[in-house]
Amino acid sequence: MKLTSKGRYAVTAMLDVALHQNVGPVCLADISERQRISLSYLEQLFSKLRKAKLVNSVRGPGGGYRLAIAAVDISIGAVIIAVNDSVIATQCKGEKPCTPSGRCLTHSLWNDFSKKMQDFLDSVSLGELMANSEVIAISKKQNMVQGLQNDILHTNQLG
Amino acid sequence: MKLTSKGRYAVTAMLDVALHQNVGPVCLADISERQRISLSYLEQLFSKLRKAKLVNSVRGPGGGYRLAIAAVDISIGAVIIAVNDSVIATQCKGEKPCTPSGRCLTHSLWNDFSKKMQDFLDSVSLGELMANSEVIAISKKQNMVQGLQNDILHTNQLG
DNA sequence: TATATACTTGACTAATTTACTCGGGTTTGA
DNA sequence: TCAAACCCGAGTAAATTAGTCAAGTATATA
Ligand code: FES
Ligand code: FES
Repeated sequence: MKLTSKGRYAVTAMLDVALHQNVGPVCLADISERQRISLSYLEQLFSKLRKAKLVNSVRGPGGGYRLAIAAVDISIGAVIIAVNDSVIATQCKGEKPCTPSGRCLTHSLWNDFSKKMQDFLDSVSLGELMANSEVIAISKKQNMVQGLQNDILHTNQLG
Repeated sequence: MKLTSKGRYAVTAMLDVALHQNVGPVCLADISERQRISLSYLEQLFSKLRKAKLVNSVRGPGGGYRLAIAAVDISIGAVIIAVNDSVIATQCKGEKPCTPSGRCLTHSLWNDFSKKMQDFLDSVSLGELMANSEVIAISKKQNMVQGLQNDILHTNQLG
């Protein structure tokens, strides 16, 4: 299976949208700043998330992204699949068996394993994550940091 | 997490040893032929498996590898960790948090996920795999193919 | 003891995948 | 009209994985 930074970034970014969309569309620049993910990279990820109909975009100034459906209806698994295509751990990936004489010894093992992983990822929703106390605490902290940075920026601009 | 060919090969090879060690040590050349894994690569893998005390080696002609402990006591997880170091899915890998301000929003999610995966992999032993009907069938087939190939080789040598 | 078998080791390279950048768009609110 | 934001695809750099190679050592057996 592949669970890489790409999938992790996507989940983090989606969670950030979920946590901030109550005050309007969330723009990538803000996510980039709060979550320390490159803006260009976010663009790439959200392009896929939008095609997967997990977010809607609002163009123009004041625009950004909103979740396309309720946070409790978006599973982590769906987010990862949107950016990663698949989570299957067999070598043959459901295509032709990986040895000419047929399935390899461990095909069914990896198949079971893939299912378990998928089940877990499908069982956790963005909504649940939002309600997690650690997530709430970290998010608050991030908002404070961002607020401070904006203040400093503002002061500098005035000065 | 990383579940790549390396780990899959290692499990397949260990299973091959488990299935054939009843007639003496299993040499890498045979595993290579049966499982279609490069001999040099197997050497690399078994070097790690030996260091992890999952197999014992017997040098010299007629030598090869044996499981160091009973097949039912060797978990798939142990095999994968032996060749892959870890299966942890967090970005920080238990070291310093991945953002300067502390844990990222999704740290605990990936942590839970890693645990689940590890639990699954630890819950399956080589012994159980050996008893799996599909594995038995595939193994029989592989033995037949190998037998045939050896016959052809032998005939050629005589002729 | 000669020889072939088979493990042992470490360095090296090729291939693949991942992560990320860049340079141009287009849309739209103020 | 301007600037904020999304949109898109090509291209590249970095990292990881997979696999090779060469030069060993140990040992059973003839
Ligand atoms: S993993 Fe499916 S045949 Fe090998
Ligand atoms: S994954 Fe552990 S802090 Fe981000």
